[in-house]
Amino acid sequence: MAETASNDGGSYTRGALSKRTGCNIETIRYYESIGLLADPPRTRAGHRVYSQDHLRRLTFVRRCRQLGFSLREIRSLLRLIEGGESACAEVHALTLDHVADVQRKIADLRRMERVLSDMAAQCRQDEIPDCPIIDNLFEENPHREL
Amino acid sequence: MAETASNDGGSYTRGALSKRTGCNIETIRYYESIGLLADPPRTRAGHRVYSQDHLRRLTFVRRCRQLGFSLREIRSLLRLIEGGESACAEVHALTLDHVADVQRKIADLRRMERVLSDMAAQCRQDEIPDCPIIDNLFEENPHREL
DNA sequence: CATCCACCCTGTAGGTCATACAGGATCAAG
DNA sequence: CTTGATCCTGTATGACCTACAGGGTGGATG
Repeated sequence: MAETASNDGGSYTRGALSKRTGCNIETIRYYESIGLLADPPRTRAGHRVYSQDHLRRLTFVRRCRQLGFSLREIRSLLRLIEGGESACAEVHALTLDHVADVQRKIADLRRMERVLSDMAAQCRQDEIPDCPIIDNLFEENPHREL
Repeated sequence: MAETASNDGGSYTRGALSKRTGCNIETIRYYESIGLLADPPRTRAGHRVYSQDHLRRLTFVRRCRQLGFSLREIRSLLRLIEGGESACAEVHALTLDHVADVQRKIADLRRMERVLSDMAAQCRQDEIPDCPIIDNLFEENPHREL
């Protein structure tokens, strides 16, 4: 049976799929349990046998996760892509939405970074009783921008 | 009894504390359950009565969360701060660690943004069967930088 | 004084996104 | 045949909350 070998047109065990995709082996089972990955056929003994299609789909899911798409978003993308008509415009729109999300996150983190760096810079690190970092953290609204 | 009023030296209900700190009312109970916020005394009827100290501490926790510290990190900070000796140097170090984390996250998100934007830019949004976004997402290692 | 509604209480379930482990079966190689 | 890797299932854990059901309480109002 196909194991770790590439075996084109082939079949894979869960472990092989995990290695090929870089997806954690337990996560594959998790994705199956939430219906993100189709239940594969089994051997008589109950072992899962994955096809090239499973590999393709899991690769897609994994790639999307790396790009920060949520599982919910990935579900939408898959629905669009598998809806026969290549729903390119909708995929484009979802991608742009996601870019906007990412940009918002970047902006938030930048603000956080600035505040934290300022705090650290004010600290003289000696054992004076009032540390500016600590004082700042105890203030209710120390920085309007957060 | 003190409710929403400022009542210095005072006591607060859970709702009042929630309003003062901006922390969700259920989250306060959650923080108590995980030992992040001390169990307050109760009225005969079992209602929680928070002191100025609780307010101070929850404000601190909330502020740290806004700055992206994890609950675990907040626990460390509180332990340091309450350890009598103002452990300013340690607090400074934890803050710098955290800044580094934040900077890593920013870098990751920037890469994501770039890849996503590139993908979107290549897409002509017509119904041609092969959409560059979709194709890209199906590739196993389309961008070495991710 | 009765009433009313906002608030409080508890316990528990849900949500996201996995990861880990126990206890056992199977498989392939030596 | 034995051994070690891999597979199976079900369940628990982790971070970090949020929400809801089903009930009790408190204080202002009439």
